[in-house]
Order: sequence, then C-alpha cells, then structure tokens
Amino acid sequence: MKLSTKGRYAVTAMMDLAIHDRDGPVTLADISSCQGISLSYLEQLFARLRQSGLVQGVRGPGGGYRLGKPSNQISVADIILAVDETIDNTRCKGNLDCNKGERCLTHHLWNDLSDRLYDFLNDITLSEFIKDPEVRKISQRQDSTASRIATMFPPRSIAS
Amino acid sequence: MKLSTKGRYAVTAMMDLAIHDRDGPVTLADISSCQGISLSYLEQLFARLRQSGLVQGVRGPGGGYRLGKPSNQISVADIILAVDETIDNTRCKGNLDCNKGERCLTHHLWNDLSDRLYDFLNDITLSEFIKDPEVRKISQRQDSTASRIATMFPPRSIAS
DNA sequence: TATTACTTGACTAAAATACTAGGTTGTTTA
DNA sequence: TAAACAACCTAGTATTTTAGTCAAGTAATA
Repeated sequence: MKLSTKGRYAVTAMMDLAIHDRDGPVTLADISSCQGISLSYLEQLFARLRQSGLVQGVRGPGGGYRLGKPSNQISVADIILAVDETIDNTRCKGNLDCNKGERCLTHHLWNDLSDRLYDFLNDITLSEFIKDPEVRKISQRQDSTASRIATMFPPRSIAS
Repeated sequence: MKLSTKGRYAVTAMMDLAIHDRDGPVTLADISSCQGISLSYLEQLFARLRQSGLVQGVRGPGGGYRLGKPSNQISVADIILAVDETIDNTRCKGNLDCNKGERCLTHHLWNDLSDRLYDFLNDITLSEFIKDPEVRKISQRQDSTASRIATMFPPRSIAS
C-alpha cells in the first residue's frame, strides 16, 4: 500500500466522476482544467483505471469517462492499487528468511499494519463522498435545471 | 499524509527500537544490517526522528538509539509525519478558490479522507506491536537469560 | 465527413529516494 | 590517556519515480 500524489490524483478524479455520474460521461479535458492536472497524465492514469474496470470510456462527441461499477462498489483502495502498482515491500518477499533463517519480525509487523490500512481504505467507497453535505448542496442546485439541458451541458467547474 | 518506502523504513526501524527498548540502546549499524537499509540513510531518518523527540541518541560504546517516549505515546502517524514532510496537497492551500471562486469540492473531499487516514494511523501506537504473539514469543525467550548479560549483548538479529 | 475524444508509445525535466564518503564529537573502557 | 565506538553532521551522487509533453494514431457520431 502506497499513498502518493499520483494516487491522490486518481482518487479525486474518480470523486469527480462519481459526483457527475448521472450527468453523463465526464471528459478528461474537464478534469484537467478543473483539477489542474495535465491531460496526458490523466490519460495515463485512466488507462490503468479502465484496465481495472473502475471506469468505462465513451467515445465520440459527448463522450468521456463514467464509472465502471456502481459507486458503492468502488473503494479508495481499489483506485490506489490500480494506479500505484504495489511495491514489493520486503526483499524476502514473504519468505520471511531475510535474516539467516530467522523470521523477520518487523516485516511481519509491517505487513500486519499494511493489511489493516488496506482494510480501512477498502471500506471507504466513492458513494460515501456523494453523501457529503457540500456535494448534496450542489446536486440539489442541478436538480432545478431541466435534466435534458443538464445532460447536454453537464455542470462542471464544481471540482477543482 | 503520504505513505512511501521512506515512511516504511522509519516505522519498521521504530518497531525494532520498541521491541528492544528494555535491552538498552539499539545501534543503527544493527538496524542497517538486519533490515538491509544503508547506515547513512538511517542516520538521516533518525536525525528527523530525533528532532521530533521520537528517539533519543546515546553516544559512545554501548550507545545507540532508544525511544524518546513510552511506546504507547508514539503513533505510526507521528513517525511518518516526522520523516515524510507533509506535501501541500492542493494548489489553493485551503483557500478553496482554485476554480474561479467556486469552492473546490474534490479537494474538500480529499482532505476529509486524508484526515480520516491520519486519525486511523494516529490510533495505532508502537505498543500494539509489542503485544503481537510473535514478538511475545521471542521476548519470553529473552527472559530466560540473565538480564545483565542481555544488556551487555542485546539479542538482535530478530528483526530483518 | 468533420469533429470530438480516446489510445498508444516514446520521450523528458524535475523531484524524491537511496546511498556514499568523509568527516566531528562525545563516551566508555582498557 | 588512548583506542574503540557510535552518534552526529555535511556534501555530493546515482537511481528511480513522478509528472508532464509530443505526436501519430483509432473509434464513434453528429
């Protein structure tokens, strides 16, 4: 389990998708301008997210990306693992024999901790963020507009 | 909150100290050979840990490092923050104005998540790891030896 | 068919990471 | 007192990762 800027980019971009899920696909160009991440870099991240089935690309005009599964089935851990390929965190690779046959205790303890961290992040799904009061407020605002127009001109510039 | 190899090195090294706390100071040379981290790199990490008061250096022969506080007062979050200086995770720096005056929603959501992660890691202290059954087993083994001798020849080569 | 958007790959600058080498300072022990 | 020891300090370096760019595609649709 690793947590870096890269993972954060992926998570916030996915939050964006989750928030606008029912407004149709979100283009990477939008996310790029809103969150200040370069378009090509986002493309690299989304290639991985797509391979993991977390997002679905929609081509052609009006296209973009949408979630690959319901938001309550996508955890933060899923997203991070998709973009931040796991580092092999020990040199003995689970053989526990890196010290002359003795069991490597601290590696064992670290794995324990890492597992707990994973479970923690795996319990947090994107659907939770949609429930955030700030998000609800803006979603409400959208409801007042005709949904047809909203689909044609998805109200972005919310996240940044 | 950032989680990298650097942070892992620091945490496992601190686990080492916690396990051997009552056996007297642990030298960086020991940790270096056991955990396969270069001595000078460890020195850099421990310089930060010392500045944060998490460890205490003991000079001279028989010296080394010991915990700066009781193990139940040192959390994993403390250790990671000490070595992995926090990255400012948004460009608007909490002003929430990075998108033409609109509130940047995803940054807000990310901060929420980051806070929860911090709380999680801040609740896990080094004392928990000493309670691990694997650790207890080895501690017991040590108890059978005269404590005086154990102090002179700290039983290392346990962690690696 | 023109437009819009995704796909792929190669490439680069900058930052973080991990390490090296060379010291000094203070403590203990012989 | 001198040798051994280990923390402590500084500066430099190599490697890896990160973040981003450029360019030439492919696919879908209005």
